[in-house]
Amino acid sequence: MGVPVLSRRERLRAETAAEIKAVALRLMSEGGPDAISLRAIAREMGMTAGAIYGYYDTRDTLVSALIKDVYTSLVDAVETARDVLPADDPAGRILAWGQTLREWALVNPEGFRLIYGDPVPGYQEPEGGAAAEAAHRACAGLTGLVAAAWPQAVIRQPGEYDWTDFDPILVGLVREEFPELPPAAVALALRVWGRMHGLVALEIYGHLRSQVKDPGRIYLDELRDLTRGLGIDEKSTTRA
Amino acid sequence: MGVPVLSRRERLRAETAAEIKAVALRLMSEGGPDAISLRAIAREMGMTAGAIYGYYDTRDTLVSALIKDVYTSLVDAVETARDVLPADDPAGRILAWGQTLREWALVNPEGFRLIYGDPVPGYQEPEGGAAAEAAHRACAGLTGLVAAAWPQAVIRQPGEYDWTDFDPILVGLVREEFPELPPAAVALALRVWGRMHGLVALEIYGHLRSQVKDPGRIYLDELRDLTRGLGIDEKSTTRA
DNA sequence: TGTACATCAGTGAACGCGCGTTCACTGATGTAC
DNA sequence: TGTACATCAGTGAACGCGCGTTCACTGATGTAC
Repeated sequence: MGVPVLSRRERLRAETAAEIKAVALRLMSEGGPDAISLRAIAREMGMTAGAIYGYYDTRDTLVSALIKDVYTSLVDAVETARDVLPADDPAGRILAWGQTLREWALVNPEGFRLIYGDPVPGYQEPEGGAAAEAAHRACAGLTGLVAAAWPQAVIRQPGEYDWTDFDPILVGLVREEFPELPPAAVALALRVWGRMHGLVALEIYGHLRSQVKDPGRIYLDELRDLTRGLGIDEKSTTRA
Repeated sequence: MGVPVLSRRERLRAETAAEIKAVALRLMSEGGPDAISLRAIAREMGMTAGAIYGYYDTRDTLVSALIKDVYTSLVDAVETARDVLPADDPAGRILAWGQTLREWALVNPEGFRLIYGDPVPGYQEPEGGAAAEAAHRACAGLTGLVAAAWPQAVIRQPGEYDWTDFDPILVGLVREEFPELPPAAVALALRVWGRMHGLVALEIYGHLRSQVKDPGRIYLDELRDLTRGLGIDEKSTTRA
């Protein structure tokens, strides 16, 4: 079927474009986001800085591509972990999602910083945000987790919400998959996002470890309390 | 009493040192953390870059001083807001703390990034962390808020905790003020910190506003649910 | 009140650095006849 | 199978930039007699 037939030249081009991103990610994971410089990448690849302009119009284009890649890999990871558990184990699925988020962040701290932290020095976010698509996927995924618990959720939403309160694209994703769900469930999903993000961000940026020896236990407590608040119990498939 | 008598020279010195920090903060709030450069500060003050070395040994020394100042101003703000409400209104105090954290961050987004985000490019954290003292104060403050609710808290801690699980300095601060409190309360305080930090960080870094129109409502819902989980009710003194 | 000296804040020029980006070019790879 | 031409990936040198940091110095402010 539509498998694109690439000429030798096109194949090499695509490979080089991919290698540039790969090298950029490696440099970033070694030296922090500052290390993403066209000159450093070129040096690492044994080419000239100017040559990169054959693949990316500008440094910001490259950074946007990196953000997209990294964010996608994060969302892939948490969704995969969620899907290991059956749909009738909503607590297990939330735990898996949350734990995988933290584990991914610990393995890819610079990636986490790239997505959620200060943009690379001098980086200007393009329109719509390089991360918008992946972020919508993540929110929709969390909404799905909340949906499974919605009928019995204790923590519900004090506030009133309307579909127009949310981004249309996100609303589209959610309503397509969960037609019955009220808008307040999306608000709750964002709160769940906040709970996971908060402790992980504090840990990655070094603010938790100076207060507590094992931030992972605090985080696990938080996830457990979350499933409690959602009124769902864990099945036997627990993760320590 | 111990009012230090400064000579004219010493007074001018202290004023200049303070002005350097003030200018640095203003530049940062206008142009992001990258804008903190000795040359830019000197330019702004009508002096030479080299002159700053008469006041700070190195750029990192200056940045550390800034982090300390900014973090202290944040903790001052939330503590002041908390103390407006009486001790017998623990829910109001938590709401005040949380709301003030968010409001401070919205007014000082670059300050928030400086404290919690990526360090300024090239910045190396000194031993103990420039922010350690303020962070301990913040944690101790949150523990105080949790302490007021501890007896009736629903969300307690699933896990077992020991005093040795936490930083000794933090433990000292807490046990001095709340001798009765078990170590698990500190773990809960850290979770509370995470809940507040999560949504505020997502909002400041622009991840929430692309999903929801009014992140403040989500945040307020989260704070309200927090007081519910702590088993404390709001008195009449609510803040919208 | 006046002079001689010490202190010290700030100057200005220089150092070496790495950066993003541009551009005329070379030389290998691919295509058409 | 061989030749003539087009494509195009990558070169290397240059541009102008702002940065942190050093250092010999100037000139005003303060101090001691």
